[in-house]
Parts: sequence; C-alpha cells; structure tokens
Amino acid sequence: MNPDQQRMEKIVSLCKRRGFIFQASEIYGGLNGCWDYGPLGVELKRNVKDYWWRVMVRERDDVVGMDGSILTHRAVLKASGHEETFSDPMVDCRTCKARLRADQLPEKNGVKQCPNCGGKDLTEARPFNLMFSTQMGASADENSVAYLRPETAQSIFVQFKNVLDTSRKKLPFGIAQIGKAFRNEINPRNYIFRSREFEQMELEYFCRPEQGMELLEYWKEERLKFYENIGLPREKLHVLTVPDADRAFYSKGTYDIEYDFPFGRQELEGVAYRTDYDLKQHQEASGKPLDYFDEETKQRFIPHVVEPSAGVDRTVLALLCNAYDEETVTDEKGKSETRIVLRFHPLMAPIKVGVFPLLKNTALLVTKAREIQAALRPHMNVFYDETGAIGRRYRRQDEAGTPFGITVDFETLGEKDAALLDTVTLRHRDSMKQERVKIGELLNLLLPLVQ
RNA sequence: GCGGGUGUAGUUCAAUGGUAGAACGCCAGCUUCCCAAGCUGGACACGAGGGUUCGAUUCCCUUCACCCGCUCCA
Repeated sequence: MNPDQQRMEKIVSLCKRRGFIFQASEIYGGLNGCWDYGPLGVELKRNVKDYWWRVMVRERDDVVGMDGSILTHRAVLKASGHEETFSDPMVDCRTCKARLRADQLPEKNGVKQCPNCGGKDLTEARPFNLMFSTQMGASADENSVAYLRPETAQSIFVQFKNVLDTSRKKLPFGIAQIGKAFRNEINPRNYIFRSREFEQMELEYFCRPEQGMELLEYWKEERLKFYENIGLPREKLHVLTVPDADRAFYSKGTYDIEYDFPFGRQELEGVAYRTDYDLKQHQEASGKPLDYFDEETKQRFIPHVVEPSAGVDRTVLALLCNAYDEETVTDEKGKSETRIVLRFHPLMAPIKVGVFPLLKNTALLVTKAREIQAALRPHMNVFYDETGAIGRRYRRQDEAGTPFGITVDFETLGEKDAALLDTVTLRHRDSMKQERVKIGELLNLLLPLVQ
C-alpha cells in the first residue's frame, strides 16, 4: 500500500471514529455509494454551505437564492437534454446476465462478444439512464415518471422568469442554490468523492451574450478565492482549462477547479459558460418566453449564463484531507507519541472552542466553566467536556479539529494569585501554546477568528 | 461493469472446525489532573444468507460493502 492510500485510510478511519462520516445503512451492510454525516461531519458541511451562501448570495447585490424541488418533471429533463444524453447504451448478455456498455464490447472476427463469458447472445443496445427515476401517484405508467434531479441547475433555469419578475433584478444577476442531486453512477469511488447522492452549490449567473467570456474568467477567480478562504492552500488548487473535445457541446468555455487529493488531482468545481443553451431549450419546450427585455437598449434576448458548480461533499473531503496531520510530540519525560490533529481553518472547524473545568469534582470550577460555555454559545459552536484528564480532553478536540480550548483552573478562582482571578487558559490547537486570558475578553478575542 | 484484494469490538490487530483475545479508545469511580498520567470496575465484535458438519467466525456457495487497477465521470 502506498503512503497516499495509507493516509486516505487513516482519514476514513478518523472520520468514523470521531463521528464525521458513516457508511449509509451501515447496520444492514451498507448501501453502495451512499454516506451519512455524523455530528461533526454535519457541522463541517454546514460551515462550507453557510460560507458559500454568505459570500455568493448575502454579501452580493446581484445574486438571489432559491431552493428547488428534487422531484423533477420529466419534461424538464427532456428539454435539458439529460434524458437523451445522460445515459450510456447498454447491452445484456443473455448467457451470463451481465450488463455491459455497448460501445466497449470486445469483438472477435467482427462479432461482438461478452467479455465476461465469451457469449455472443447479446440483447440490442438500449440506453441505461444515469438518472434515478420514480413513479408519482398511484398509477405506475409511462405518464407518471418523475426524476430525482441530476443537478440543481435545471430548477433555476425553469424558475428563471419567476425569480426575475419577483426579485426585480437586472442583468447581470445570478440565482444560487444549494441542494441534493442524484446520479446512478455505475462506479462510485473514493469515499465521498463520487457518490450516488450528493450535494451541490450552484450559481447560474445570467448576463448579456457579450459578457460571457469575461464573466467566466471573473467567476473562476472568485471561486479560487473561496477555496483559499476556507483554508485550502493555493498550491494544491489547480485550474484545468477543459479542452474543446471534452466540453459539453453547448459550452463556450469551461474551467475545472481541481484539488490534489491523496488519490489524485480531482475536480472540486466546474465553472462553465453555458451560453443561452438551457433557457433556450426550456423556452422552446415549454412554449413560455424566457427572454429578457433590456430597458436601456430596448433589446429582447435570451440571457447567457456562466455557471460555477461546486460539490459540497468534495469540498468537505478536500478540507478533511488537507486538515489531517500527524506530529510527534515529546513530553518532559522524553516520551514520544503521535498526535493526530485536524488543522481546519477556524471558520470551517465543526467545534470552535472546547470549555473544560480542570476538575469535575470541584463545583466552583464546573460552575465557572458552564458560565463561559453559556456566554459563548449564542455566538459559536462550543463543546463542554469535563471527563478524563485535561490532556486527554485536549487531544480529543485535536482530533475533532477544534482550534481553541479554554480551561478553568484554580487560578481562575483567584486562589493562588488574586491578579489571576477570572482568567483562564486559552490553548491553541496547532501550536499547543497556552496563554492567560480574562474571561470577559474571550468573546471579543475569539469571535473574529471563527466567523 | 470487468479483474484482483479485504471483511473479527469504536479503531488497529490476533487466534481458532469445539467458551473469540489484546492494545488504544469509550463509560463509571478515585486522584488540586495543563497535553491521551495512574489505579479500580464496566460495556462492546466474527458484514448478511445458505450449505457441509454432531458442531462453522474458521471449509464451500451466494450476496452485500469497502479498497486497488481498468473503465466511466453529461
């Protein structure tokens, strides 16, 4: 096993042990390509989404949000082209029942055969759709088919007119959405990197046709800044200019933002200039006008769109991979051991601060610690822990990635030195350094660091 | 989907065709306890189903999941 694989296994193991990520339906043997987020994982994931929403929607005048239905009208995905193209032609081998990709069958003497059993009795090629379909209502017929959306983008295009009319926005402006999407991947891989149910953060930024290429560059840069701001180092981020041949036919330009995962350089986000393809398709299919009237130029046209489309789970995984660190620490007695620490950016850390009474059997220490917990709690995620030795509690928080620890000790009570009354130890995760801080200053000190 | 590999406690490992062990972690208690200290006590595991067998965690089959390579990734 190579070091990167080992590292990945350690991360997976830590995520289970500390409650970041579990296998879905685990007690029934697991469900292929599906994962559940535990108590720490959901906080981490929420921090990613909250920060995205903050910088992409709330701190901008030109973007509004929406939250679309996951169940999607079949006509939407017909018009978008997904029903036709989001599928691979498959054949079944009648001999061994294997399902095979029609375009990858080995041929012998010009006759296609099953790579599994060598059989030549194959079914006709038919599309095997990568979209999850379901039946709406009681009758299960052709007309009751609905899909779980394979991307969040389409509900934005479908609601473009409603949002435009109600938000009073003028071009250029964007509609943002965070939500689940589903793809029946033939081959889920790499932990939560490629799963069948996943979450996307997508912005559809509408503009005049002549602004498209410029905005593509703009959003690529904005999105790079986002990843740097949440703690991913620039040198591990890469921009891939997707070559013409690999680009969707309607796209005039696509950048992939990639991260160096232990299992290789992989896409976090695609920033694509989708032209007016989507709105045009939906206008034609629905018969409803989805164009825009520019008051100034008196022009009517279908807006073009630039789409930064990010994977939430992939970003969470990148944060975990980037944060994971092992270091050797040696105590005064010369005893060495490995400290495992998740070095999350404080903004992303699931728990911002741990609060500990030095001893739990001393009521004054406990009371004081509880007071500090209560004071900080409205402003940040605080974790109170009183069990075990103090060093043990610090190490637990190291594995959770908690950037700060506050310890209430006997100095806090003013027993040894009156000057230290109502001061606490503030312990820093990365350096393990400690400083003495007044309780009354904690909030002002910590809050700017964690938000 | 194909090929290969792996499934034993929360984690990392061990052993065994006949009562499944350990370490760390976890829980409770004691200890003026600042970097997983110590002592005492405690809970928790053979992925699932079937077969062979007097008896299966162990052997066989099926299945599920995960890992690696290939493939795929609108």
